[in-house]
Amino acid sequence: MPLDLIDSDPASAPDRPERPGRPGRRRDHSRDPEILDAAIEVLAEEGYDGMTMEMVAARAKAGKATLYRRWPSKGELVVDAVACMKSRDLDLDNLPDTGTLRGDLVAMIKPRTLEEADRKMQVMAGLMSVLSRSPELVEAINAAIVAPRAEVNRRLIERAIARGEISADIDVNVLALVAPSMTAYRLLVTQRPVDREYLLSIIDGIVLPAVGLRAPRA
Amino acid sequence: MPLDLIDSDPASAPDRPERPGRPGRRRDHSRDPEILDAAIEVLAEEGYDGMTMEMVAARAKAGKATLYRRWPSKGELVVDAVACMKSRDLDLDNLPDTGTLRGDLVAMIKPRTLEEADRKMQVMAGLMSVLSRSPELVEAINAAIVAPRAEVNRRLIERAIARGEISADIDVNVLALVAPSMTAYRLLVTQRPVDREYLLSIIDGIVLPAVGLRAPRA
DNA sequence: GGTATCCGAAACTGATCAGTTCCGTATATA
DNA sequence: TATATACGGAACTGATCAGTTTCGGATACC
Repeated sequence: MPLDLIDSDPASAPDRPERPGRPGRRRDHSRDPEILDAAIEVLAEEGYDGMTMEMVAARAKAGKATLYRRWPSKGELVVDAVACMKSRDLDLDNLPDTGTLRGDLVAMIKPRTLEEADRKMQVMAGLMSVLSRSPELVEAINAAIVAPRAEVNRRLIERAIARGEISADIDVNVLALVAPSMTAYRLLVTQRPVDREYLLSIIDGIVLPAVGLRAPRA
Repeated sequence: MPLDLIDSDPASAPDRPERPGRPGRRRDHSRDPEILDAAIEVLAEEGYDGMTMEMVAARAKAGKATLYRRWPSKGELVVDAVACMKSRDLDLDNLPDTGTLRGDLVAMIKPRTLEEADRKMQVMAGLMSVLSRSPELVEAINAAIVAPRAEVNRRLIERAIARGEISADIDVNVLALVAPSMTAYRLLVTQRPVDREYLLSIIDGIVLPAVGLRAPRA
């Protein structure tokens, strides 16, 4: 089970420039996105150990040699793929603002978001057994999957505090993790779906009561 | 990545009889516990794919052939090992009874319990990528790891309701999952330790406020 | 058109590992 | 003491897969 994700080059940015011209010139990295997307797909379906470089190449309609021309090993391709999985479903600069904490939290429940969360959790599950051996993977996952979701909740809660809706005497850091933790647990551990109903039961059964608010009468 | 945990025999009980006499007689299964324990250890350290039958055999000071005399495949050995990992740290018939919900919850925080939970989460992480392909593994994990912990919380909460400490108008099923979910998330996803302090912040920051109780002034 | 470059495909190497077979030995019963 | 059984160890097979090499074809530039 070799992993050697040493990746000793701290200057390697996870962000890649968009394709400059249309076709290739010099070092052409224009096909990187397709390959990284393919890697994420295979990762979600098969897990790290089940993923083979041939699967990724086939899915991206590329040759295996092409993968190795860009990434020195399977491990580094995976780290890169995860790092480039940045949230397209969450936009921190464009959060809902309904005037109430419950309204904001409920407004975050969108099919698109649920779907993205599910996909990310699949990827996470596939990488779980490898995490303890790869700090850079932990970091990549944290930045791409974990942190954004907690940050959304933190902002919504802080806004509710700022407008005086809820007490400032609240452990925001822990509270912001309730929903992400419980959805991850449900998806990963108990293998049951996270749907609107489950999220509402977390919001109305835990989060709102914990800050002294009540759900509207049904 | 073959798994074929078909295990089509529904009569195979996960409980094995204790060694009947001291040494072997006829079918001698007296070494099964050592082998299963070894499997759990390797599983926790290496994960399902990283675990080899040779590792398990070596750890149990057994021959690889001996493993295959007892279990038809790696997959079935693992299911059996998980099923036999029954909680020795949690005793549902002997729960703390301090008179308050907070007292009971805090009394559950014991070094022995924390350690066991950590070990079980390591095993869980190692099996995560395989879960989606093995319903019997999901079932075994659920019975051995997931259900007992939620059941403890459920009983403590229901007792608090029965004695009138908290309102009966509470979503017990969801509330009982808060602590297990958040500890699993912290251990598995963010790779940070679950210590007494973190558990107290869950109890005092989420669970108690959610049922309308306050933590004692520090 | 000529040339240089990157591409995908495919064959190849070496290592690892699930599962099998065989063998010499230890032990318990009789 | 003789016999039967299960043991641990070691050698073996077959499949899979990371990573490498080669090659013929496409495309961009001059």
